[in-house]
Amino acid sequence: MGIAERKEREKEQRRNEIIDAAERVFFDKGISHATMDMIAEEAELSKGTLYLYFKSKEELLFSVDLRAMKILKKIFEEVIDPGKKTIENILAIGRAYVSFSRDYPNYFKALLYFEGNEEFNPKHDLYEMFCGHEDDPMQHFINMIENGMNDGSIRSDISPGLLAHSLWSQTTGVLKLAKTYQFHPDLKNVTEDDIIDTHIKILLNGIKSKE
Amino acid sequence: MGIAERKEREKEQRRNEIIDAAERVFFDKGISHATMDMIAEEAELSKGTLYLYFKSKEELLFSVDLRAMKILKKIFEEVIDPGKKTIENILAIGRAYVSFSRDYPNYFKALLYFEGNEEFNPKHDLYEMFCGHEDDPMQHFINMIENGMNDGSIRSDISPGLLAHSLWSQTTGVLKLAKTYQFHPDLKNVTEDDIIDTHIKILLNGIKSKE
DNA sequence: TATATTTGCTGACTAATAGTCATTAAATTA
DNA sequence: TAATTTAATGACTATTAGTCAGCAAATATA
Repeated sequence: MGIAERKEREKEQRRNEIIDAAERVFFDKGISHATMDMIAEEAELSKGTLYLYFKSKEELLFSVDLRAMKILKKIFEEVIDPGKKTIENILAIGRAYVSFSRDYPNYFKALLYFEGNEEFNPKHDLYEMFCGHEDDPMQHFINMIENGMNDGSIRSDISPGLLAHSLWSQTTGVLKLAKTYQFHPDLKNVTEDDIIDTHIKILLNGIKSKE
Repeated sequence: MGIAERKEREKEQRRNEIIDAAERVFFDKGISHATMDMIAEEAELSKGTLYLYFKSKEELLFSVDLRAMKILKKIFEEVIDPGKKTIENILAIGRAYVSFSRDYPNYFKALLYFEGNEEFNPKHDLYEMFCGHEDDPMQHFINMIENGMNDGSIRSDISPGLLAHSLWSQTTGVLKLAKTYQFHPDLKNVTEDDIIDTHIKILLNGIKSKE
């Protein structure tokens, strides 16, 4: 039965076309200003059709976020070098996250927007899909922290998952700062780079083990 | 002319009654689910009247945020003890921020919600009002960091404003983590306290000067 | 006191937009 | 060729932020 498979393929393709269109509209107009009508027009489909493929605008954004996670995960894989010292790999992952937020500002914003949703909590429909996802880049980071604990370069009085998530959240917080508060009166003459360098300086001393 | 003053007073009072009502509805129903009609009903006024006192729903939320900032600022003032070592005062401020997020979870959420807005950037109407506000609790924190640099207990290779904002953003990021991801699969058996203790452990080593 | 003016408030209205569903058209199967 | 299944449509509903012409009470003026 080749027809069933072809239809399956076409369905998948249409789905992706819709995500493509949604992405363009989200990125162009801003997520909150993007409307389902705009996305429908961009996809050259009627609005009703969008709802045959996605339950809601939020689920469409979620699909864009999955792409963002996939990209970030791939970047981590490229940057990790088993030949190097663990602490350097951890730094490399941190820097890669920073670069991601610059090279793909729209994807980064999409991630922030989704996680920032007031309703995003364990009861949320998409919470598990989001957290336990196979494309969650976090796993690489946790693994690397574990390595560092094993070879003694990272303090081991904190569980790897917890340490990884703490560092991640701290960094996300700072990247958000760098984006929104660059022009804060307290931060005259401070660049995005300064903010990030400071952040890394602080953390580096915080995670090394005392020898 | 006592009438003008009485009217002024009554206007201010009405304004506050509206903020009271908005707060109750925001906190009860969640900010995104709160509607202007609900707030009007709660305030026993018509919707049109709300718009005589506030330009938009967002400005109403902003007024709630100003209350949050005022509370937080006051807490900082209570907790700072000039008799103690600077580093202890800084820790005290950090802990006070954590306590605030627990004791006033709704005010904390309101702050996050407002800052998390996709449109919150230097071009935003309320940006300056928010950042440079006299009730911004940040100033106390910056002052304390400056003290620490002067007495040598805090590293002085980073400008006080930048260091303060970095620590603040990191902490906000972690508090958000603690609220949303307590049930993340990577964080089994990890409590909110664990997350926060970890955070403080990391930062403390990061900000001390090396002697 | 009677009239004019100003102030505060109202709620029906508009506009925008997420999401639905009865209907139609095309592809597939019998 | 007819019947059935699948894909897509777009007019419709419901919700909600924000507006505005008009009313009523308080205040000022004569």
